[in-house]
Amino acid sequence: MTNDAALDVGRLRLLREIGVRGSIAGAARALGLTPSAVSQQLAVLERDTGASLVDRSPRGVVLTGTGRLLAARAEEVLDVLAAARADLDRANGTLGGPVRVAAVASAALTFVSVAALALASEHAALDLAVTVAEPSRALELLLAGDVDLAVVDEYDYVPLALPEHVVAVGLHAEPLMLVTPKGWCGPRHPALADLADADWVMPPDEASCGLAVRSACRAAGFEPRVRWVSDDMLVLVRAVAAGHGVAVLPRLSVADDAAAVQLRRLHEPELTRRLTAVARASTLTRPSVAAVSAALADAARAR
Amino acid sequence: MTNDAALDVGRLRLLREIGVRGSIAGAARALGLTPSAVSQQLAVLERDTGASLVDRSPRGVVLTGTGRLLAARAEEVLDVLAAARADLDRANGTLGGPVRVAAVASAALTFVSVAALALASEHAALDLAVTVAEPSRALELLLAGDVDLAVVDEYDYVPLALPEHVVAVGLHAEPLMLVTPKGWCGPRHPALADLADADWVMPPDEASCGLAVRSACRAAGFEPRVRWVSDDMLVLVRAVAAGHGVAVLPRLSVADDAAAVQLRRLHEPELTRRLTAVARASTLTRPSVAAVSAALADAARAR
DNA sequence: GTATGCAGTAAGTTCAGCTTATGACCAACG
DNA sequence: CGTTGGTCATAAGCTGAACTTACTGCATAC
Repeated sequence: MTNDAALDVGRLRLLREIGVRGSIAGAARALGLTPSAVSQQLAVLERDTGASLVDRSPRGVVLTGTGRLLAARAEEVLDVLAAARADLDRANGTLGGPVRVAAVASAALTFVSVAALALASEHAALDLAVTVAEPSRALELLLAGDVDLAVVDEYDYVPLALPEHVVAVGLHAEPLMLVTPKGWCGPRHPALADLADADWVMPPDEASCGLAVRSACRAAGFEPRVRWVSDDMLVLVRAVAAGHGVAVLPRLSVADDAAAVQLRRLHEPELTRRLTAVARASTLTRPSVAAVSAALADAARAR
Repeated sequence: MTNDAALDVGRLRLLREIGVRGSIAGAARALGLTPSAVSQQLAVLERDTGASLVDRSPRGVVLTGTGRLLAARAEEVLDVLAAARADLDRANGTLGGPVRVAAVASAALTFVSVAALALASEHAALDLAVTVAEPSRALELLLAGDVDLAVVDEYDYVPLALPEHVVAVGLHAEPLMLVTPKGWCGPRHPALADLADADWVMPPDEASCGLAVRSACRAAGFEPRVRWVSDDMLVLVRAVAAGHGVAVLPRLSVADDAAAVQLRRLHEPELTRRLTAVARASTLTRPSVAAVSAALADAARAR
């Protein structure tokens, strides 16, 4: 009769996830449970609280006012629990727990990989997972709580829009390189304007890199003749190697295939890509996350 | 291998209780568990956290530094959970959950009783429990979290020392009355000095009331000749009725036995007793506790 | 129409956390 | 000195909460 049953944190976490995902099935996927389990636990929570917490609609569910209220409290509770875990990590000096990183491919394959291997060998309890994702997707994952850190890039001409409540740490600034087939003749210090008549290999406009290079070409007074488009940098480099044209790409993106092509630093203009680690402000207080962030910065600087 | 197991709130509550009680057995009593269960859960928590949280000594246990750290976080978590429960109560307008009150006997038997019956009939989900306790004991219970509200009294000459982090609400101020056997002759408006030669019935000095009356007598220029001592007000009134002497007692303490004795308001000096409800600041945010506090104030005012 | 997404219900299974029982240890006391 | 009463820890068994795998109902999409 009395409702002295304390609110269960597992169920609160579940409610929060339902709120974020907008559906019971989505929450179930995020939590690694079956929708059935989520539905049952939600029913228990509604019985416990004596209020209806979600509005059922044919297309998923939405939190009611009370549901949102409770979900906000859930967020608080989870934050404190995370802070407690952080205290413990600090106290006994061991880093532990899961840290999930989303990174753009070129970063993931270079310094993120290096940092991850170093951290894993140093802290056995640290459990690192890397997801390769484009910046926009990486930020989505960050906000949904699916990852703790996002390594994103930003180009000239294409400002990066950061959401609220996140903290950004600059990792690395690198020049965009002119990538040409081996044996390509041309100035040792090429300018973009020299390439007005070349065939181009380029990322699509949807990718920041593609948009940045295309904008730079226009600013240099020509529209590039694009022969080959792919959002996969590895594919682009091979396309250049095969002679389909030239490309302008961030140095890290070419790192592993540098031998197959010719690289020259582009002058006039000097285009750069900035790599940034982004975390939710609350997450960054976790020592393990902070340590990973620091390790990423170290590894990037060593480049 | 990985310690991704989230900290369990049940275990955190347990740790907090161990910290407050200073022993596993004490925590077990407070939580309604066997010491065995507490010991096991504590072991699990220490395994989860990878740190030793208590120092075992033959005479109970004390929290280590890390233990205190974690216990403080536990307090935070429990506060947020309580706030969430409060939100829910506010949202659906129903008061519920347990509210435990400690009160001095005279208050418990009069307005606390009235308020409790009224509240219970009005809010079925509200689950009220009253413990009769002296002020010092009541405040102990309050700080240990065994009760949510303490109704304590304060006399002239005997200031009440309130601990930190508590909030006091004045409930009632009442005069101390001269209690005499029926048929006792004396001034209609008696002064304390008139009673210098009387036989006295009095609470012990350990009780605030006894100390206050004795101090008042000395201030009036005499040392009372005490014939009968008890810390039980009901006993004192009967002792007066039986003719063992006169007494000066708070009006509420005599309420139920007024017919057996003669009551006159004491003038010169006018001694008063102040009744106060005390709650921990964090607890008072619970709507059910606030409602009980308000109901106590109402019932006291109706006196 | 069939197919595919959703949420909810029923029944079976597993495992965390409880109890009881027991042992080891220490302090106070006759 | 043993006894008694307190502490905490460990072992073994039991119960129930919370999961899974079904399967149903119901919308929308093709």
